[in-house]
Amino acid sequence: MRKAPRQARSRVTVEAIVEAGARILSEHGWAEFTTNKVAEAAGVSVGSLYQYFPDKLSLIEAIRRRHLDDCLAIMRRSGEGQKSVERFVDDLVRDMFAAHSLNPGLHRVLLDEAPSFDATRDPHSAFEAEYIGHYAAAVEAYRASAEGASNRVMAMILSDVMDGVIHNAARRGMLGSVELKQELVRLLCTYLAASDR
Amino acid sequence: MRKAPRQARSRVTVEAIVEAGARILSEHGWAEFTTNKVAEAAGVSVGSLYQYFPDKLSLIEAIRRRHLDDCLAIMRRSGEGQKSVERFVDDLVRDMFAAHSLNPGLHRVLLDEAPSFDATRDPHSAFEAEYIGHYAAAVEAYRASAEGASNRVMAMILSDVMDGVIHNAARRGMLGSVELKQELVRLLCTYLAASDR
Amino acid sequence: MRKAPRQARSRVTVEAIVEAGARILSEHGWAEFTTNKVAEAAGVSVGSLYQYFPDKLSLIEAIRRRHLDDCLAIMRRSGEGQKSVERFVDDLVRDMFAAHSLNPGLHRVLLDEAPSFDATRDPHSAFEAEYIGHYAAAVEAYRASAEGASNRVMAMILSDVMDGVIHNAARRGMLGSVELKQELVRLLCTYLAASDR
Amino acid sequence: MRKAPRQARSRVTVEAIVEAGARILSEHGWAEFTTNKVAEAAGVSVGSLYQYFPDKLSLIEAIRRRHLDDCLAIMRRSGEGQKSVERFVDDLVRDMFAAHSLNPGLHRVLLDEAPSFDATRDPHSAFEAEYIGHYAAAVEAYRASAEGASNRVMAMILSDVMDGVIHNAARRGMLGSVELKQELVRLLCTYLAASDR
DNA sequence: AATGAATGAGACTTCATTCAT
DNA sequence: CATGAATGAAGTCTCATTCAT
Repeated sequence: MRKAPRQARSRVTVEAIVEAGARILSEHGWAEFTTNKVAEAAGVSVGSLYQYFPDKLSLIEAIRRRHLDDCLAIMRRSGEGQKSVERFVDDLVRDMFAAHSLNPGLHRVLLDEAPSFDATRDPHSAFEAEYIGHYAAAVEAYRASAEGASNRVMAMILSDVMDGVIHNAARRGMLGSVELKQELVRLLCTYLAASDR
Repeated sequence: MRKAPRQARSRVTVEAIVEAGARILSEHGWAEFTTNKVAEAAGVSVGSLYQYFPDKLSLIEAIRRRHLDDCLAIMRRSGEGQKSVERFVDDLVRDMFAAHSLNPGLHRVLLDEAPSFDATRDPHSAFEAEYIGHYAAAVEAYRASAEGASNRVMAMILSDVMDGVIHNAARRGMLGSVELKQELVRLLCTYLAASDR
Repeated sequence: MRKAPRQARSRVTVEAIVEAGARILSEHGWAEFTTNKVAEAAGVSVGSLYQYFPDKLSLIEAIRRRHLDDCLAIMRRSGEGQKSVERFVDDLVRDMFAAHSLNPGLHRVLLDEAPSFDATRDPHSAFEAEYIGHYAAAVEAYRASAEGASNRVMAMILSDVMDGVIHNAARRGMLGSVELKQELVRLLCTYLAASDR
Repeated sequence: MRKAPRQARSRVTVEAIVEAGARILSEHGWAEFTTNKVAEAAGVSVGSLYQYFPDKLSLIEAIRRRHLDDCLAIMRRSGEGQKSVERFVDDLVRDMFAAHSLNPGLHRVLLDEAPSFDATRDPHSAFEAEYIGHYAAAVEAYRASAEGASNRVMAMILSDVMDGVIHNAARRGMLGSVELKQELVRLLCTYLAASDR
């Protein structure tokens, strides 16, 4: 961001812009995400938008950061406390599906369509590291067998499975399907708890 | 396509255009996929591109169709013959990783970034139906337990898992990782072969 | 128009664009009427043109509307007051020739060359109706004989005669010819005042 | 034309091209009149079109020349023989309306839309000269009064009146209206026969 | 001669960004 | 600080014309 908002009024403006941007991205996709439209939707002038964001990219980054922070919060919460595998997986799936049900399109657009200068999407970004880290911790805590790959690779697989199922469920309008969620839970539990064969 | 190429020369041109388009899409993403750049990369003029494709969208469709046909061919081949679960899963993972190793970014861009007029991305498209159908046949053949979801939902999950893992492996440059592939194989076998608990 | 100009500055811009468009149309015809050339002639950028006119067609409509409004104003004025036939016809011919002398080619281009979305050129448009209406009122007031066609058909003929003579006079560069104007007056008076034969 | 067609086959080809061009111009207007479409409609390749016409303009000129020759033929015929004013005017109006009823759009497009390098539309062209000449001869033969303008100006007015009424009748779909034709005849007779007042 | 594939200048239009008010 | 008018590079697409086969 070009300028940190000092006054309360500015903070409200910035918030309105980010909010409007997220809504447009979610509802109309990357193609309609133009600085002029975002400004109009936020009820401010383009000039004001450029007061706080030096260019379009920095605005996406702000929106992306906010969204990914929400996702990380879910991950953090899911790892808290002592739970059984079943309980852990069940909570995680429920919360992730819920998080993506709010703005089904946003996640996909942010991760796949929107370009990115900084390395949020970089495999070595802080976000990715923490994200995979949470899964790795769960693997550490719950894996039943020494067989198979390293904790880190298992964590990646888990992350990718979650991502793939949610992503495609959103595409099919199946984010609300109980059967799908239950089956995903079963898959994850089976995988984590698999004893040696 | 606007016009079927009659002479040998034009068939070469069309092929060059589709090929160049796929390469740009894969290496530089949707943002750089401009009709002028594709034409230049193909070594022809924009005019030639528009001789065969009425607009930009129809060019993507052609590229997409070619890629998805390749994927379907793999699926079809993988289901042939009598194999053990392990053999089936192993072949499938190997072929799918191989198919995506040629143009690692193409799949993602085609499925997520590039807009689409026709319904290739529609959950009810013929492509999706056949694709899921192949997985459903495998489930039918190999599932070890009656527990869990319907064949159709299991097929979706399998498809989404494969998609998610490959998609993210491409992003991380890990399409060549043997450990990852082995672990994916283990996950899929475990899932399919899971006996009642 | 896409956007109503709020500030004084923008009203000037819009005016300059319409003015430049009319001049190009009149002097160089439809073929040279490109958005870039109009913008340049108006001393603004293409972007500004598209800020106020959603597309090329809407710009022509604006130019057309302005021109036709001028014509209608002349018709309205000519019908006012109590005059002799001679006086009425004389005034009308003088004013019409004068109106077309500013941009001699404009009328022709607008009516014949330039495409039209809305129905300005529709035989049943409001413009046509009012235009013919004025002539019909004049026929009503001045026709000397019951012989001949209905008032409405006479009005059409009068309108077409005026149109044809001015159109071709513009083409021949004869809009200033006194002899031509006098002769047209004579024709119209003779026609209106013709007693039974 | 680039090349005079020597063989019979060539003459047929040229004729087909001119014919197809006239049809497209009449039915679809100037905007659809592209060399590729004309060639296709004529059943030949673009290359063949350019064999006989060096460029697009020369093709229009050929079409225009053919159409104007038809018009002149009507004028010539109408002036033949000894007739009363009424008979002369009646024949002329009938034939002119008939000539324009075949391809109502062609005349307008050729005279107003289509650009022209050579001076067919030039006020001093041979066509214009002969055209006005025919009217001047009629004025010479039939004018009843010395009052009014020169024969030449009267001829212009007559020509313009005919042009204006037919042009607008075509636009209104009234080329078949008997009332309109009768009224035009009445106007022209009145004008020519007007005795001193 | 004929064919039709290929060319590329140029037209229309969008949108990120700047700057006078 | 805010506004919104203005800018212009860049993208999509068309079509007159050429030329290898």
